[in-house]
Amino acid sequence: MTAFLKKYKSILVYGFSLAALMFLLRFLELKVFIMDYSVEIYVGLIALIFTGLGIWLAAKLTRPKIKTVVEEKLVYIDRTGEFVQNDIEIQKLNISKRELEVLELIAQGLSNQEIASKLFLSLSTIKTHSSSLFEKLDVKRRTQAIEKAKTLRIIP
Amino acid sequence: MTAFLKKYKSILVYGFSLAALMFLLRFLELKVFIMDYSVEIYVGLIALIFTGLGIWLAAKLTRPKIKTVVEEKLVYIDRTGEFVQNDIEIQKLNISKRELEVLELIAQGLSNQEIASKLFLSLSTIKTHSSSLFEKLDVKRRTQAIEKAKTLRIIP
DNA sequence: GTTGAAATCATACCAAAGTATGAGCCGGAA
DNA sequence: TTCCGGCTCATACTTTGGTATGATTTCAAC
Repeated sequence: MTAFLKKYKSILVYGFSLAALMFLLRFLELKVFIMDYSVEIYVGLIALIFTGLGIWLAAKLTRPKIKTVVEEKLVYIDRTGEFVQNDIEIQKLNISKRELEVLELIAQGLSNQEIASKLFLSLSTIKTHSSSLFEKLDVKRRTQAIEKAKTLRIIP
Repeated sequence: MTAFLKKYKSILVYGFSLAALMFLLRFLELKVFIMDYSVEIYVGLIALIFTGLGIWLAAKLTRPKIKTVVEEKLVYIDRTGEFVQNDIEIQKLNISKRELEVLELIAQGLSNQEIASKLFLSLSTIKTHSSSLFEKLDVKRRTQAIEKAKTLRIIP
C-alpha cells in the first residue's frame, strides 16, 4: 500500500490540486470576479496553472531521456592486423621455401637445435639453411636477419 | 530568424494553441454551454487540456541527460605507425635504463661487441646487462627477447 | 640423360652468445 | 652513516651460432 502511494504520489497530488482549484475558482467566481470580461483572464489563468502542473507532472513521471555518448577507448592489441607477405622481395632475394620456414622460426626466437627438432631435420641442415639465408639477406647475424626480414615484410 | 523559429517552435505552438482555445471557449460559451452547472466541467476540461499541453511541452523541452558510455575499441597496431612505449610493463619487469638501451640495440641486430663499442662499455658489461635482461624477460636467447619485447611494446 | 637448383647431412673449426661468480664504484634512501 | 640497487668490469667456462667444405639425393627443366 505504501508502495502504491509512493508510485502514484504525483498523480494523487495532481488530483487534489485539481479539486482544490475547482473549489477555489468556484469561490472566486461567487465572491470577486463576477464580471463579464473576466472569462478570458479566468481561462488564461487556469490554462497557465495547469500547463505548469502538466510540466511538473511530466517531469515527475517520465523517465529522463538518456542520450548515450559513446566514448571510444583505444585498447592496443598485439601488433599487426593482417600481414601481407612481400612475395616480390622473397623472389628477388631468391629465398627458398625451407629457408623462409627457418627464417620464421628464427624470428620466433627458436634456437637452431629447436628448429631442427621441429622440422625433423639435423642441426647441420638448419645451419646450412640459415647461413645461406644470411648471405641472401646480406646480414651477419640472425638478429639482423630478423630486423631486415621484418622491415622487408618477408615475415610478420 | 529561421533558427529562432526552430528553437522556439514548441513555445509558439503553445501560444497559438492557447489563443485558439480561448476563442473556441468564448464561442462555446456564447452558443452552447450557457448553463450554470457548466463551470466545473468547463474548468475541468480546460485543466485537462492544458495539463496535456504541459506534459507535451515538457517532453519537447527537456533536454536529454547525457550518459557517457565508455566503449573499448580494439586497435590493431602495425609496427609502421608511431610507437608508444609501454612504460608500465617496463616498470613491472623492473628493467633499468641501461638494460633497455641494450635491448634496443640487440633488437637492431647488433652484436654484443658492437653494442659495447657504441655505448663505450666493455663486452662483459653488455653481457651482464643482457643476461639480467633475459632473466627479467624470462627468456633464454636474445632472439626471444626481441620477440617478447616487441609484443609487450617495450621496443618499437 | 644430363644439368642445376634445392634439400639434406657431416665434420671441423672459430666466433659470438650466454652463465656464473666476484668485485669495485656511486648516489640516493633509510 | 649505512645500506641497497644500478652500473661497471673481469675471468673462466659452456653453449650456441655461424663458416667452410664436401657429399648425397631428388626432381624438374632442358
